[in-house]
Amino acid sequence: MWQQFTSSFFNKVDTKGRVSIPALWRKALELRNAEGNIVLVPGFRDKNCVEGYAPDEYQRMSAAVSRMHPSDPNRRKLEYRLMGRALPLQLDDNGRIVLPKEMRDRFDLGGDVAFVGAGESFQIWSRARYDEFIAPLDDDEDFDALAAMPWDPPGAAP
Amino acid sequence: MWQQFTSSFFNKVDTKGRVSIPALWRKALELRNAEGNIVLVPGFRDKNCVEGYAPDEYQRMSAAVSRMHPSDPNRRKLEYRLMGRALPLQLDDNGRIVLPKEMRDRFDLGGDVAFVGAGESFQIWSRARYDEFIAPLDDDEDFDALAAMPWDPPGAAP
DNA sequence: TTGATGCCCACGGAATCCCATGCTAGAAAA
DNA sequence: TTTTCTAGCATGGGATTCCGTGGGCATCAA
Repeated sequence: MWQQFTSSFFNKVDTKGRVSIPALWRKALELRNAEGNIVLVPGFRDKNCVEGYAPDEYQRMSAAVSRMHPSDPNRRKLEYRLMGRALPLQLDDNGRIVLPKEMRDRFDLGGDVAFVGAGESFQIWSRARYDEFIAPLDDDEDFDALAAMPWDPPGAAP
Repeated sequence: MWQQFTSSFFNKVDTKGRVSIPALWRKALELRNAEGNIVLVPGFRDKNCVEGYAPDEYQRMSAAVSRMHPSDPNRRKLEYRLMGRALPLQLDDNGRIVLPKEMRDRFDLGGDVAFVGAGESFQIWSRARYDEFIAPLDDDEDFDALAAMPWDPPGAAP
């Protein structure tokens, strides 16, 4: 559970494109891989933000793609979007990464950015865009997605 | 994972036909084979670009072809396209390779080219052709390929 | 000669490393 | 309770290394 990415953080990107990865998540990353490795994938599942994965989770996904038959046209598409854009990075000894310039431009990641936990992955948003995005979700909506949640009653077998 | 070819890079082919292999991938190649060997196959899976493989991966593929029955007509075709056109190269000590002239002409590989990671392999495109090719994939609204991805829930057996 | 190929060195800009500085929260002391 | 101290964290700046790129020579073939 502490291996998961939870909570939200708002950090700053400096002029060189550096940002601190939230300390809580650095601990999560350490539990998953000793070296401070991390994989960023821009706009994979959500096209308005950059997604971050621990190496093991990224490998799970890319392995799934690699299992598809080479002639499958969907494999090709997934390769371009997942492998073709994935950026393996490692934290410096201050716990920071540098966001490449193209990524900063495309997702408006200068100044304030939001780190949003999503369990097995996390997202990096432009602060402004995130606020805009999250407001309607917070405002009353009769959250019917809850009904779609798979439900194992407490105490059931793992 | 550091053995994989991820991300994209845009380098220049000079007047002699030389290009730098992205430094990140040189490290991946070193992890797979000590000497800086690499195999280029023009238009194998995708006819608009040159594909690059680490020697071990290339051998995996050619071994698969060799296992086909000699009378299988597809075997002959695969032999022509995979073995018959493969070009084993090795990096110079600046990390560059020389693209043969026929390849440059056929795939328009002069000036700006794109190196696109595809996990076990990578592709070399003319920059212009790649931009043209990738745009519609980016604009693809609800990325249906994602639905086609095989999915093992986290925690499932490897 | 002409042109292709391989090898070496040189340069500029960008990425990376290393050290410094506030800030804050929580512990320790009064 | 209030005050002080301290350790961890986010952030900034300077210095250094790395990497992509271009050019110069030799060597060899046509």
